[in-house]
Amino acid sequence: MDTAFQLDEGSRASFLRLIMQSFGCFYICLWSYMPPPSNCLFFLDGVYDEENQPSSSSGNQARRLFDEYRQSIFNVVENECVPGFAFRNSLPNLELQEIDLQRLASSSVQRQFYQTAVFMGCKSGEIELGLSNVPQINIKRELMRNWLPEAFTRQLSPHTAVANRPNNPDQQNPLSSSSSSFRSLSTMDSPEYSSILFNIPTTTTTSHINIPEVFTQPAPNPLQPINIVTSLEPMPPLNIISSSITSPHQQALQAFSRIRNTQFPNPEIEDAAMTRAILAVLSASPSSSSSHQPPPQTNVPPSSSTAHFLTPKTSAFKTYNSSPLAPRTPKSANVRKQIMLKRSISFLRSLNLMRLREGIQATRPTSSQLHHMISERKRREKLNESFHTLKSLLPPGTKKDKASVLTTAREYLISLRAQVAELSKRNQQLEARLPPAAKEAYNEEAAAAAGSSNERVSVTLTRVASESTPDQDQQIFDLQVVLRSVECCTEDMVIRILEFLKRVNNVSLMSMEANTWMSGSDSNVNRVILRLRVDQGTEWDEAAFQEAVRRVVADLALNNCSNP
Amino acid sequence: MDTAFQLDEGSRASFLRLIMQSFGCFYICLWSYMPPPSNCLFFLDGVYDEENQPSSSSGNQARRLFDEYRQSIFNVVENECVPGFAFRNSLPNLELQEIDLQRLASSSVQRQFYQTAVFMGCKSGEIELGLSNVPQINIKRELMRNWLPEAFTRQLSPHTAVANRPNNPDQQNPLSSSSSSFRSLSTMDSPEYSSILFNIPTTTTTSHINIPEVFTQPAPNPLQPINIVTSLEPMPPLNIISSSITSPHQQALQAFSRIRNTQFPNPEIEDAAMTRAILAVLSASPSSSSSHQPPPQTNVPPSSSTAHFLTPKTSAFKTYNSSPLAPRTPKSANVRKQIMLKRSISFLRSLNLMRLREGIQATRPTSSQLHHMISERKRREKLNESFHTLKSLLPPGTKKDKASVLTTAREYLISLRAQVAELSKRNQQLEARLPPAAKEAYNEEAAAAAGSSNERVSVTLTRVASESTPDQDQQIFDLQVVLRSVECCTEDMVIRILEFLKRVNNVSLMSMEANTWMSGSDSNVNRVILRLRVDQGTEWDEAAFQEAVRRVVADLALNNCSNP
DNA sequence: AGTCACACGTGAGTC
DNA sequence: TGACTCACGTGTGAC
Repeated sequence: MDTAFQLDEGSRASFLRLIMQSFGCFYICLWSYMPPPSNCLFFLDGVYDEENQPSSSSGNQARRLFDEYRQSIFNVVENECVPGFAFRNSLPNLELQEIDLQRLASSSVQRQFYQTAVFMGCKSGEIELGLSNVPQINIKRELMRNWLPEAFTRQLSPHTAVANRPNNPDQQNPLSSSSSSFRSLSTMDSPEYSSILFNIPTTTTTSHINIPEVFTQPAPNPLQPINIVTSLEPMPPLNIISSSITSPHQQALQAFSRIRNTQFPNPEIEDAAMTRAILAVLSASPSSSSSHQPPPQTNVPPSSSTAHFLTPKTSAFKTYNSSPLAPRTPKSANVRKQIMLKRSISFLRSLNLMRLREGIQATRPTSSQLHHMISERKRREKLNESFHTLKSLLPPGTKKDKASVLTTAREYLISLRAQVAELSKRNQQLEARLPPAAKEAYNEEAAAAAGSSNERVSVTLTRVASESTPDQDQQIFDLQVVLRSVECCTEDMVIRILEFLKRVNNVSLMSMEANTWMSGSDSNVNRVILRLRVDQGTEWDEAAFQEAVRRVVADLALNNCSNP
Repeated sequence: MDTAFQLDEGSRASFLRLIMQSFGCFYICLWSYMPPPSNCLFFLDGVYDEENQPSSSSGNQARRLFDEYRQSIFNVVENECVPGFAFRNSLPNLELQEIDLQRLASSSVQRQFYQTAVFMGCKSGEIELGLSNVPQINIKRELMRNWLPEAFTRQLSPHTAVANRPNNPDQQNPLSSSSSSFRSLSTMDSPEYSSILFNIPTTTTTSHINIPEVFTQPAPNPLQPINIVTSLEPMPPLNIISSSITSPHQQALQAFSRIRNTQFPNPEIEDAAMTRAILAVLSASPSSSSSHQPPPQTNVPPSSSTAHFLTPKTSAFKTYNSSPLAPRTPKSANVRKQIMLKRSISFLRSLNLMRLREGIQATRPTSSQLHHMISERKRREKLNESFHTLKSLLPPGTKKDKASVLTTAREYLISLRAQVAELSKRNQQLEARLPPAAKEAYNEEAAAAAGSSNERVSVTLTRVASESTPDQDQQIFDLQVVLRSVECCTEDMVIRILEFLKRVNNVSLMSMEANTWMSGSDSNVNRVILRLRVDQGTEWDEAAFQEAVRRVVADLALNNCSNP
């Protein structure tokens, strides 16, 4: 872990961010050890995840505490304090829960700030990973962000993957721009795909804390005066472990073979063991994948992703392959180890490529999932639009709640229909007694209103003067329905109307009459007059009621009496 | 990768499944090399993901092809064929796209079966990973399944994490049961939490192909007569690389320091470099995390997750720490390496623990997320209920589409309001010219006729003198039905009678009237008079007709208007 | 803290 | 096969 302290600022920032994303912690502190006479830990570097906070309200508070915390300096002489405990006792991985942290904290800032922390002591100092106590921290997004890094626009050849690429300063990855979360996209509409950019799994808005330049120099390691080799000259990988008894790869094999006879009855243990096995395989490669050195010309296989075909006859493998029983000369052992090394490197590289491929496949959802996504977004937008327009029609004061919109729309609709019914009935009643010339005028007017007109359905609703029921919440209506030029029988019409009336809650039938007569050539006219008592506890919409009846009868005429 | 060939069947199955899940491939084949005179590759083992198919329709077909493919035997002598190319040329990672696979295939089954494959050649044979060309393969689920393994119910101490645990056969993971997806939960309501079980992310139904027992033995490696060490005796980790110039950890440091001065202008390269760095750190541990050997008593720190405090004064670290400038004696170097080793191991273990922790946090949604889930479900259910009730109020024939419901509700509301406006206007106009008229001797005469009878149902059928229709085969009847002392509403009675009349063939309704009035205490009287035209072509039994009507009405009265 | 409401992306079904 | 709809689980903000 000391390497983290040796990196330059940019690399360390990236490294810390990667670590943070990998472990899901929301802050990292690099406490660097300053040798005597200071003999203390100071904040070398760190990252702080502002997004991944337990609660957004206290985010600023926590951030302020962190800023205060990171400016602290901790004496290493004190044995029982954090940070410093892991460093002093050389504990490479010390995880402390809140209760222990409270005990070991030396300042009130720490006590307010600490939740759960992992202290990794090393020679250069101590690395502190801050974990949140709140379990519903955004683990999933962390996972996705962790394992779905930026999309690779090109495939890595082994050379380019290992060597340092020249800078492409203008090639900015759009995904790396941090964006704040937003609630709705409905406001921004015109460019369809532009809004997508805001919704790609956002990288965390990690605020990298810059410290003064003098501190960015690698801190001298008090415990290890031998400096880290930073030369760029290549180091032959064959000599690394040439005189060791077993190569790391063989060790991996042995580690594997040690567990090969074990059955794993439990999925948990099985997975754990398999993870260990994978890690054993991984660890068989002694970090040569990061080597600067260009690979040997004839021995390193080409990139697997592009399927280059190296001339196989001249490879070392070919020679080895043709003499399987060759004695284990040092050269052969070297070649063997080199082969293993290459394989390990290649495995690592393939692992990397796989992950990158997965990342590509997940972040680039093939533009079909992207279409799906934006169409779904459009659909939601449309639906919300409809909701809003519907709510705008509702009486004011209704909650903009979606369910409330629906229910009040329902009630309002019912009330409107009741109003319609009431109004039309009252109309009819008024019309009925307007001329004292008896029923003739009644029918005439009805016929004139609807009969002579070419529409086949006429519904009139008139209110009856309710001297018999003087209470205000009950009123009497006459509903007249005329249906002409249809071979529909009267029974169906009456049944439909009555069934509709049953569905209307606050309307009850007092009396009715119906008749049928021939009119003209072959069309008969059905007329029904119903006297209704309307309970006006809720508002009663005559027009709505009349329209509903009209629809019922029209639907009946349209269906042509096809109901059983 | 040869280790995969050395595992026993159960471990290998788990290993292959893990590999498959990690890489998102949908099949894996282990092609084992059989030494001369056979000199060929045969199918040692493999897994095939039946779920993760590009299209479910062709899944069986692909599975059949795979079954045929895996029974093939491939000669290694041929240079340009797959599988075998990677093995022969010792290519540790050869990825071939479909076009190359088609060229290198030697059988038609392969040509039909191949999509994209990665061939990893090793001494024991070749490992083939089948990747799908279809990019919308379920990467996300693979990811989740990969990094969220079964929940660990207990924390791992360093000893238990390394050693093989005894079996717990009854500890089955409930999540491992596959379940088919379903569309709606609204139909199953009563046990709230029971339905949750059906919605847990399903594990893939990976079918492990069993092969005959004789094949499960590790194939002899023709290229490496020195067998893999399978002894269980511990190997002191300190001696592994004791005589090498640089330890793997130092190599990692060097690798790190080689890239420490490089700026990463591009996030892609940055991430790649950081991943390499992480892997370099990882690879610094020579696979000792899988070691059987119990750790040294005083040197290995305890598990980090439970924050045990080892007595730090007696640790080797303490000694080293107190003498920072100690000369680098061999013992000191050993200690240093041991320290590094321990740190690396601990780092690995912490990585493991982190992943497990993440897995726990994600698979156990803390029962708060569960509450959230079901409350959200309830909310959706309620909202859909409101949608349905709103649609039921809308004129029939509207689409049950959600957006259509909203829009037609809007239109209907608008039309209803227009009707209300129009009707009220007309009403005002009518009320302006209202004469003080009064009448309504509407139903006085009817009360006397049947009101005195004490039976609840009275049906009378009287023939009307048919001077208007003098033909013999049509006669006119008046059917009067009186239903009293029942809270049944008139609508139901009329509906029943009319539906009955519709069922009678030779009777058609000419006209009718109905009314209801109060009689006595709380029983109301419903009276219906229907004028019927009876076609007497067939025999017409007045008494039977009357009795049938009576039964219909009596049945209605008995059912007490319980029909909807 | 806890409840509620909403939007999001995604898998699946339907036409 | 593609366009469309829906339900689901989840993240997140507001009260």
